[in-house]
Amino acid sequence: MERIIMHIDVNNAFLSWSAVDLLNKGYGYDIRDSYAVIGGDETTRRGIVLAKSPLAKKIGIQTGETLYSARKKCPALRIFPPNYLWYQEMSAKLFELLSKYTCDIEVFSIDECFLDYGKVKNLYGKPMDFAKKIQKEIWNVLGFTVNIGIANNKLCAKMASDFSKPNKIHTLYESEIKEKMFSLPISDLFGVGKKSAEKLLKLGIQTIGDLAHAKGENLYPYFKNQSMKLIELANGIDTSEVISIKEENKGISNSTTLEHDISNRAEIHPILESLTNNVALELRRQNKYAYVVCVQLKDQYFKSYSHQKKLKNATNLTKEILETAFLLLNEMWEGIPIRLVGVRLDHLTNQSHHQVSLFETIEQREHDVQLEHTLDSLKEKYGFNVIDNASLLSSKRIVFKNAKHE
DNA sequence: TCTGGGGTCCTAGGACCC
DNA sequence: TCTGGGGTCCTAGGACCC
Repeated sequence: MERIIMHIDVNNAFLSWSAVDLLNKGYGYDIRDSYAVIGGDETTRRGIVLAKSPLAKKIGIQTGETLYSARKKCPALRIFPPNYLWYQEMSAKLFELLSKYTCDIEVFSIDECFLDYGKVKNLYGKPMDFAKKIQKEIWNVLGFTVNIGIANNKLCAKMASDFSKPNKIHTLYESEIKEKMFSLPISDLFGVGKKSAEKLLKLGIQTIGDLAHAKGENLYPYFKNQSMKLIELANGIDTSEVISIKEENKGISNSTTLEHDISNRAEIHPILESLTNNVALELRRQNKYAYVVCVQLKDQYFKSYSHQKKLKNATNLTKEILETAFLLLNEMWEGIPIRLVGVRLDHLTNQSHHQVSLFETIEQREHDVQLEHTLDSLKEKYGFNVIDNASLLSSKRIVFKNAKHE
């Protein structure tokens, strides 16, 4: 059976979805037709462009750049705040709509998915006709446009959906790779970021076609074992399957950029505690245990640091995670001003094989487990902020969002 | 009031074992 | 009696993605 994969990608997702939200609420015009962006809060140092309208894109505004810089390019720029809960709703509706046609859907991010069309082709006919149909249906039912890429594998489907926007359908079948992909700049290739693009340019590789024809031995000194993978990507080779069952999370993390740089322990402790509470709670929600605790910092110069520790026994206890987090913070931080703190749990498992150590009794541990269980139930029942450790109550309450972003 | 947050994967070096 | 080499685990950092 011929493989036919579709990649469906919401155009300017956050901006489109906010546009729909605003129109629903009676906002006078469609922000998709104006110079507009979705941007973070500058007063809390989150002032970057999260999504842009086609007009904003046209004058050179890019996702990820500072609002400060975007405003310089367009003084009349309208900036709207993100609404993550709404985005999640719209995202769920999109995937729900697509699920009517097949269950072979791989959710790739909040606004993208792959669909294994080859398996249902007999039911719905020519790929292009089907793509047009769902594109129209998404517009009619949900009110936003999508790009659709059609190809023989996921990589090419993804590349195709990116060709020209918005509201377009492109094919990139095997027979079209040379013609449609080889002339594109190397930075357009999925998997080639800024750093790799720079290295490749220095090697005289400017287009995807250049990379497709490159010799592994010439790349090896610069890309090591990734060399062959890069050449495969450039040739549009990808054998990965559409995986519809959501894979288990490999880790859980929560980080926050501080409103101002912090250089003393008293200020950092409650923040680390709050982040730890969040990740530990999420861990228990997922009925998991973590072996590895990792603390991340970013300093005023944007340099990142991280220290991690593998525990003897996987844990889901806030108390144990917090102790480790403090240990890690102390060993890596000497008080230089930092702008970001994060906690990450890694190497998750479904079981705890806890060995009680010499220094604790079974009773102590069971008491801890029971206590945290009770606290969790109270939080579920009365809301997230009801219970907290005393140290947090004395400091400013920090509320962290757990939303995924575009 | 210039630079988010949540992820995955890879690499390289050191420790340790045989 | 002057230092191999393969394997595995752990850690820190980096690249890339949305």
